[in-house]
Amino acid sequence: MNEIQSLRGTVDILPPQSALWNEVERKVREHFERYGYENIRTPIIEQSELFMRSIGEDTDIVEKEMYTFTDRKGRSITLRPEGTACVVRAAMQHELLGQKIRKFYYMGPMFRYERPQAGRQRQFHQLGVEMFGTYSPLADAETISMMVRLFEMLGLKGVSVNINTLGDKESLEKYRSVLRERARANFDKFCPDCQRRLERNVLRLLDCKVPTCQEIFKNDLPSIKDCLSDEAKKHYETVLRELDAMGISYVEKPQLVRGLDYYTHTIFEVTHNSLGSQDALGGGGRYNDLVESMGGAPTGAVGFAIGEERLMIALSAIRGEEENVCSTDLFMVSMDEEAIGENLVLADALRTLGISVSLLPEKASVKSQFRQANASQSPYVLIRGGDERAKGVWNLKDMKNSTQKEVTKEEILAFFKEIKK
RNA sequence: GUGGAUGUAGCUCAGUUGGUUAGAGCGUCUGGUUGUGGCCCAGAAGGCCGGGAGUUCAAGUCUCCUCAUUCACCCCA
Repeated sequence: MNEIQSLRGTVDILPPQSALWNEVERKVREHFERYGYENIRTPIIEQSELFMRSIGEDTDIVEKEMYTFTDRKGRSITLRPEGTACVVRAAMQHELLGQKIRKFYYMGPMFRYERPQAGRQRQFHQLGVEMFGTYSPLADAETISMMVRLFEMLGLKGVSVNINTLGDKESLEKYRSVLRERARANFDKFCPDCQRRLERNVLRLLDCKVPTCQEIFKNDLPSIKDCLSDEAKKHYETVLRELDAMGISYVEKPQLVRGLDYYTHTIFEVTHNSLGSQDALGGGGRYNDLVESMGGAPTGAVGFAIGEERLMIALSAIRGEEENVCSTDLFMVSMDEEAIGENLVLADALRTLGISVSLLPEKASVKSQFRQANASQSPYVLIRGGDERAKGVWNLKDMKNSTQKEVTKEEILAFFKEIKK
């Protein structure tokens, strides 16, 4: 066993798993770009203050989950725990938010100091999007549909969409105080967690899993809907109507809340049943006040993030592991020392044509070379040795039918050029 | 941060009431007569039994600590 190992809650993504990651990321990029989103890449480290101000000082993320350290000049630096705050910061810094609607997507590692668990790591990866410059409920609907279609495009079945609204800032503040007031009356009946939540983050009462708490919520506590302004109500209804029109099924969850403070109006979450207790594949919503609270002009915005590890778990559950092996087009066998150099020259020419070629740069037995060719799943093998050198040819073996014939260099190049098409 | 389960070969796991030199399957490597893969056969490599302390004549096995993995809570993606 190695003395130095990866840190707790971090993992190495190895072949053949990494091939699945590449494939998913490629498809996701194409998907986002189909909706007019542009890639943005922000630093992994930021000033700590960015997250404290955007995510909220009272959230668990900021309170106890951030990787924060001071650098050599004594500045407080934090490894990003999520992407939205970073994108907002970058967009504001470079004056990208003006009259026009701007849409960005990102993918990369995020960091939160938590106890690892199924679908939860300290370094994890997110695929995220952010749209700035509109308050339209149709943008919410488009964003949700983009997320749902992404899972469909990847062949992932069995996802469910949960949706709720928090209303605008005024609706939400009103709801919070009403909720707190009514909950205090029932204080003794709540579980200890909820008693703590009541003062810290009263919305969290709603999604408590303890049955007795849910009972109280159902019977004695007001719903957010009772506090929505007419405008907020209309916004939400328009989102739902548009989703219906697109044929996207969803479940309204009045008790759905999110752990980041910046959300307003529509919030949503996609879950999958293969994930165990951390069943959220991704989530997001509208955050109309964030840009302004960070010192920018009022800017409507909506976005989501998908947990890449969880996506992989869900995808692996529905497809076989074996599909991920990476194969080469051609394997080259060298019978003697001289042939290695000759093969390398030919391989070089073939690779220029876009053919993937494997060969061993050291002398090895023919048997072991063929064993390796087999393992690499190459459909063809080229053999070079004394016999071939005398005739100025290579032997081309079709591994599937075990047939073999002598071919010249020109024929080889032509043959693989044809295959490439 | 809290609670439960689990740490033996690269992987999946055996290992008796503590008792000689720690095992299997898969994988890897090398062979099975001149230069041909898969299947088959033979052989080899590969282990500080997670780490440390203790009990004992004797610890993979018992006790404690620690680290890690894992599941759940919390929270979130």
